[in-house]
Amino acid sequence: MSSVFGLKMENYQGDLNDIVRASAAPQSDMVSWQQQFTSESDPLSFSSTMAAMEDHRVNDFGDPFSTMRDPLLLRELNSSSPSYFSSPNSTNDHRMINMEDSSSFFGGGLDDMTSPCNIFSRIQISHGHSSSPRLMPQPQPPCDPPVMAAAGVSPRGQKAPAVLPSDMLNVNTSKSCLIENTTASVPVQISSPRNLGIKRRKSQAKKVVCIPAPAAANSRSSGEVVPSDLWAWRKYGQKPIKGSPHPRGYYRCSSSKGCSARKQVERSRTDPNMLVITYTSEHNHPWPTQRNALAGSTRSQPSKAKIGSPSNSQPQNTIKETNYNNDTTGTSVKEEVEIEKHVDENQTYIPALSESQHQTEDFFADLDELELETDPLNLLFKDDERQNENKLIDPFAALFDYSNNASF
DNA sequence: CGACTTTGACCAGCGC
DNA sequence: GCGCTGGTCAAAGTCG
Repeated sequence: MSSVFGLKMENYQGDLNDIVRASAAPQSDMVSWQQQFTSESDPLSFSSTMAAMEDHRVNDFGDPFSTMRDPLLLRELNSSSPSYFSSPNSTNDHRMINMEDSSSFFGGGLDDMTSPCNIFSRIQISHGHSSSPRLMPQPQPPCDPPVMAAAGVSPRGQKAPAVLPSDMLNVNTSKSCLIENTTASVPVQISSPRNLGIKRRKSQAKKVVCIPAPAAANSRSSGEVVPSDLWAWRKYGQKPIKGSPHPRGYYRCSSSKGCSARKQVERSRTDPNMLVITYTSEHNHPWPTQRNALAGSTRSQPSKAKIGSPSNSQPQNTIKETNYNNDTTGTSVKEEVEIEKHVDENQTYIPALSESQHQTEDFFADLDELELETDPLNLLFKDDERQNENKLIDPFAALFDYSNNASF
């Protein structure tokens, strides 16, 4: 058994759409979100995260990210504060994951950098400018329709393939929290004519993260606030996307004026329970302090009944997203983060949610106590003085690097 | 008052 | 060239 947690930062010039289109062919493998954040050796608790997500689910299309924690960040946070999100015995006791396909999924490209117990060992990062970019997974066989069906993924979406980028994390979070491996993936070497489009933000890094749509955790009714990361995001637009019943929300970083960091949040066309987050551009400022990050992001739930609004973004609980890239040099490299996981269908069981959201708040309190001066990641990885500059700046990179140097 | 969301309008790229 | 589409802008309204 080998967990597959793939994060790919691929040098490409496409956008999310391109990614999706590129993946139109084969359905990507459905992977376990849970597993993404829980490795066998990682007791970390995915549970609390899932709890938040579950809560979110109350709001069908509410902006999950305004209240949910960034999975990647979570991972990081967990790394630094293993106990925070974790509930003792949490995942390990409940998880049932079969990762048989991992090898094929990555075409062996990751094996050399992995360790059995380290989910990060499966993380794959490819920088176009990297001297030794990791190879993408080789083309995978088409998904198995039956499996797909079993996974609750509609076969539709041919025109607008609801398929997530093959190398993106595909998670099917059914009510029962069963996650299935639905297909093989095709290496997504995003390449689209649109890449050249000016408005397509070429030359901007892009990172795509697919995660299970959080339940309306912080459902307005609950008014709960679940910080997701230290970044503050402000919604500046929403558009219905052709071929998708779900609108796409546009967010920009509000942690710092002038920050060009943006992200798009939309639900997977194939699986409404899946959320696709596309990060574009980069933060041009240091990781905000806890309080700064929370500033303007802790609005209590609006009294106005936006509940149920398809696009109701969740202003309050502003998203705290992962600082995925702090490169301010304007890299011309587009990146996409892909999280991949393979699990055997019906083999993954998401543990009962155990942690309350207040825990999250505690978490930030903890962070504060930790006196994170700027970038928590620096703290997380401060031990590794050898990290290259980029990694220090880029949580993902740092994270990955860290993963390779630590066992969970 | 500041920060936020909402939402229609505008603009630019792309395909036909 | 036109229409479609996606990304962004900005006014209006909400909230603390």
